[in-house]
Amino acid sequence: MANREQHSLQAARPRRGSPAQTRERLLSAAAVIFNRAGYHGTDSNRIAKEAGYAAGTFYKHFKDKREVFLAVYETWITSEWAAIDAELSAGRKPDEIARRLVELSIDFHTKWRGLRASLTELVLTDAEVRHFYRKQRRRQLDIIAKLRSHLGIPAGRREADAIHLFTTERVFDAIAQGELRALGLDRGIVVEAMVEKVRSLLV
Amino acid sequence: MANREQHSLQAARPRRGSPAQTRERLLSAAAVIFNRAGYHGTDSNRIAKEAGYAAGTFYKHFKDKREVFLAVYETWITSEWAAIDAELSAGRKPDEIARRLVELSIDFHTKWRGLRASLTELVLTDAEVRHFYRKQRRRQLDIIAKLRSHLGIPAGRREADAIHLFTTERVFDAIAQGELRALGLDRGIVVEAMVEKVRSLLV
Amino acid sequence: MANREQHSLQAARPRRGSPAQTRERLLSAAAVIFNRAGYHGTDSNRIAKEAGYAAGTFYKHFKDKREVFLAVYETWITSEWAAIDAELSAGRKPDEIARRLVELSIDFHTKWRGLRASLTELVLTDAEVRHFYRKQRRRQLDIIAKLRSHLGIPAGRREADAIHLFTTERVFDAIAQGELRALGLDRGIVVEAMVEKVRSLLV
Amino acid sequence: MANREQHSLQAARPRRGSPAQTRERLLSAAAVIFNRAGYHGTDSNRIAKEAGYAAGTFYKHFKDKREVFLAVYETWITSEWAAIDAELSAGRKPDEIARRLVELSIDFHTKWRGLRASLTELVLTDAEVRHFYRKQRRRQLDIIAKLRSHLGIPAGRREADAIHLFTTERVFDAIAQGELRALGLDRGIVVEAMVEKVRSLLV
DNA sequence: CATGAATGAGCCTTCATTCAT
DNA sequence: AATGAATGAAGGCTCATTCAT
Repeated sequence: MANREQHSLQAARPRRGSPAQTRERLLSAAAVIFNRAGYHGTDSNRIAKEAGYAAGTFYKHFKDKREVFLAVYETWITSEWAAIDAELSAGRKPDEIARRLVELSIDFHTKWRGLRASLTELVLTDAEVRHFYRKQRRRQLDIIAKLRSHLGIPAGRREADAIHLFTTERVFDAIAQGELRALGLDRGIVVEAMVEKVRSLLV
Repeated sequence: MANREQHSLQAARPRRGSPAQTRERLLSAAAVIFNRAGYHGTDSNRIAKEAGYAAGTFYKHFKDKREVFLAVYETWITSEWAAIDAELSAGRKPDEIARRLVELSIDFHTKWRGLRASLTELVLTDAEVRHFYRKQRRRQLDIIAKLRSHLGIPAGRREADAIHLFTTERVFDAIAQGELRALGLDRGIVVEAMVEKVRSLLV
Repeated sequence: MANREQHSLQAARPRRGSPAQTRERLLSAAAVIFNRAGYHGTDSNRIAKEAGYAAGTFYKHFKDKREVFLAVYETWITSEWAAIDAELSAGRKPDEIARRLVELSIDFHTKWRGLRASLTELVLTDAEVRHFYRKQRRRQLDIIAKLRSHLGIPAGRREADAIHLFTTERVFDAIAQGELRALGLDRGIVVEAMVEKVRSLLV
Repeated sequence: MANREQHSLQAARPRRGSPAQTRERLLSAAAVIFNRAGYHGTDSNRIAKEAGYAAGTFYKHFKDKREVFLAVYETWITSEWAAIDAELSAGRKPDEIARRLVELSIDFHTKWRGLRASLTELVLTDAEVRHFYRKQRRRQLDIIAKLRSHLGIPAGRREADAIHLFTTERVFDAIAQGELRALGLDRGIVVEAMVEKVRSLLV
């Protein structure tokens, strides 16, 4: 209802775009709202409206609310992994890589903090979300293992990797959710500690 | 549904115990349901019913659903801190203390996993829950600092303590939520690592 | 919103009546609307409103729309059987009984024509309705058999009874739905034929 | 979902047959679905899809859902009457004709049971369907009358014919809908009774 | 203090129908 | 003639909360 101007450069303004475009718009709107209001605070009609569509359109592209949630979730994970991968392949030195990975992760955790905040309850509550969540986690561990063997670093225990992931993830969440500031803690110090932690994984 | 006759024999006497007792029962019922179904999966009428009261009674003791949540939350934190305090005062050796603290924490995280799972979303979504949550966190850090000065250990940085808390908390959650098993990880190894982490804080 | 006057004689006008009363009112409203608009043309919110209640009240008394439908259905069948039973016990002569039974049945089929009209589709479509429907039909056949043995009439074949039921039922429906008039047929002649049919069952 | 490539080879040619063919396919698909799921259980988009067309195509050939229903209805009646007519013209003996007519009718009622199941509600609910329905019924009575005069049989009362129709129709429905089996009744006996009924009309 | 019937806003989802291409 | 994305009204149902008794 408010943001129509963006399309003004398009020829004849394709009111009915390609399904992929529509899906994309719905996905973006969903991401924004989920991140603002959490899963339960988000209503499916609102997603559609905010994306510029009628209520029914939503259900032409997603089976139900959970499905968008998972799709948004996947978008986030995919993009984060891609960014990490790009960073790792850029041929920088471990110190530099570690620092950039931490920054990157904090950005992602900040951008997706609302989604992440809803995730835990849904993982407990919803079998399908749980399934999906665990699958991602497994893949994450696999990737770390592969990465390490790729770097020629002796294989650490998968348990240690998991602990590493849990730690950084939780700390990044704390930063993203504003916990650090609320506690009067120095963000720089915490970030530095995380950089060190990540660096230790790379050498 | 079967034992209704007793009422008629008790005529005009307070049907059940004191208001405090009623509140207690509602709180217990709420804890159970929150932990089974999460915040959004919990129906306030059901809390009352499960506690043995009528729907309206619930709202005589709590302003709204959030208020019980916070009350239950407080119950949990209070009991956990009491248990930790008792453990610390029992005069055991650091190694033993660390191990027992970890076991204790895992028990608590397991017992309260539903509540914990909902917490993150509510902290994001609800200003009052956020406020309460942060207050607890601050107190937690204060206690650790005090504990350390009490033990004669040089004051570590508050940032390090926070990271420590985030780490153990997240790992205990993972154990409590069954993530470890789902990932095929060895619980013993993880627990041992946590014991070591806690121990290092005590010496 | 319109019919509040009826309660004016009640002391203090019990706005919240007994559950049985509420259920009764909902049931009555449902019967009226089902009979006017059919099952699919009836909306559950409307039933509540028409009965003088809010939307949610409906669902405190019935699990879902199908459940009211079945409850109304049962009300109808119960009252019809009671009426038939009363007629049979009144000690009249077979000729008189037959005539009165036919009149009675036509009245019922007229009063419940909307419900009956929806029944067939629901029996096809909805397993639970089908189950309920068949149970009633079986009872109906049992009652006829019992009645005959009671009257000392040699047991006819159950198949013949079923055909009898199907026939009269269909003809009464035709009368109730106005088919006879639409076809320009003489209602008296048809009724007479049915009276004869029923009479032949009783002697 | 697999054979998409062929389109590109056919370039600019009418993708599928003539409009009449399209209509025919839509009609067939509609018949199948109506008979499986009843009128209200049938989704107009699904009709199109099942027929191999897009949703919009449906509305190019039918004004609305009711219109297909009526078209399908007409298809059924026309084919049934044609079959009956063929049977009557085959020059068989009355006994044989009666038996074959009954079998034929049972087949039709079985094939069209979903449509028939929805009919009653629609006749009540929808003026246009009601109109169409009554027209068919009138024609049916006319045909019977004509048939009888053709056979040289003295004209029975139109009322008796109607009762005859109602009876057989209802019994055939019961057979088609599986009521007989559900009631544990012997189909053979019932069929025989109907044969006898029909035969009595022919002599 | 407790009851529990009632409320009613609101959410998720469906589906007949339209229309620009 | 066919497409199929989009529409949007509407309907079933839930649940936190109120209030008269």
